[in-house]
Amino acid sequence: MDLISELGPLAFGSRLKRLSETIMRGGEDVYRFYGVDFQPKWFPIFYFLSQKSEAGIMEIAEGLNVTHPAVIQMSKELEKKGLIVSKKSDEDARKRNLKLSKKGEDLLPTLQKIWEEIKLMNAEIIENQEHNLLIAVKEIEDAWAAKSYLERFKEFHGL
Amino acid sequence: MDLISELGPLAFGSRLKRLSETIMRGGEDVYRFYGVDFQPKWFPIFYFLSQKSEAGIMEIAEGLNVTHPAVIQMSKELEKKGLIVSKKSDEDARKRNLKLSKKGEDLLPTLQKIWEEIKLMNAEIIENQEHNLLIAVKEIEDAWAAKSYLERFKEFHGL
DNA sequence: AAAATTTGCGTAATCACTTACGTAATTGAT
DNA sequence: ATCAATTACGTAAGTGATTACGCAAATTTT
Repeated sequence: MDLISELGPLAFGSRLKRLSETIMRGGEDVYRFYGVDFQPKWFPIFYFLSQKSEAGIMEIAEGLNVTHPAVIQMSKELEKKGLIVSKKSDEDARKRNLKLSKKGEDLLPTLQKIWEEIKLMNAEIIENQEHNLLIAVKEIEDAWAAKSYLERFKEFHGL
Repeated sequence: MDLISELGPLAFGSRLKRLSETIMRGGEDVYRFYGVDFQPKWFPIFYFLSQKSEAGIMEIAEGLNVTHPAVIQMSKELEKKGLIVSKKSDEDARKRNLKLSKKGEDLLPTLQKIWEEIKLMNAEIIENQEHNLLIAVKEIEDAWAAKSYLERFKEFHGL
């Protein structure tokens, strides 16, 4: 009995979460293989800062499409690891800007090499997909944004 | 800058989680619309029990492909709601079997009607997908099961 | 220029899982 | 028949996100 195919994405959450965690763990192995002390979960913020050089919490949150508390939590870890630093903005007293530390900058080239390779691996996996996960998710998101269950229901029943 | 398309599923977790939560909320609306006191997160266990009539914790966990503590936690809620009951197995003193309560059985036909409609809606969404999410996820899972990043790496570098 | 609104950040609590660990019952090996 | 291994379940703590709330600074309205 396959619940998923019977009832679609309703029971889908944990499965997707697990998949992403499996892949994360795979990422860890790669960093370890290269002897680099870096965790996949740090990637989004770290990468964002490597592109932007300096950014406030909200800017990062929006860029990564996560909530700002999520950014604060992750950035705390990165700061503890000494990979990023933060300082109050001069122009806006509400803002706290994050940027890569010296240590972070030094690590960057190595990380970039690794990311490049991971990107290749991803491309290989994705290109071999008959149904592209990225596109599929986007399609579902869009379908949902356009019309919720309830709206579909009401339509269906002429309400 | 799109992190996802650049680096694939590595930064994918929260996006998928959010999608599944959005859909869950959509499910809530439907139950509410029908005036039924039922939550989407209860569905997997409840549905499983409606098919199996009686099952131990581990059996459910394996059937749903989640860990047994997850089953225990969710089933506690269902038990509190009076929708399922549990009792020690006669044959095996370690086992605690779960099954639908009278109240649960009574609710079942109504739920089944709702599920049937949800299934239709899902089918509509999924059939309109160019890239099928379910298949896409399965493909990625399989690709991963077959070969991890690290194995791909080593292969790539002839190690 | 005062008042109202918006923005940026921080903290706390929650969520639905997980891993890690422990215990008791059963099964299997010798 | 005993001892070791496995199985079933339970609890505790951790995870990486979320929502809800609050506050102070900046911006906009009037």
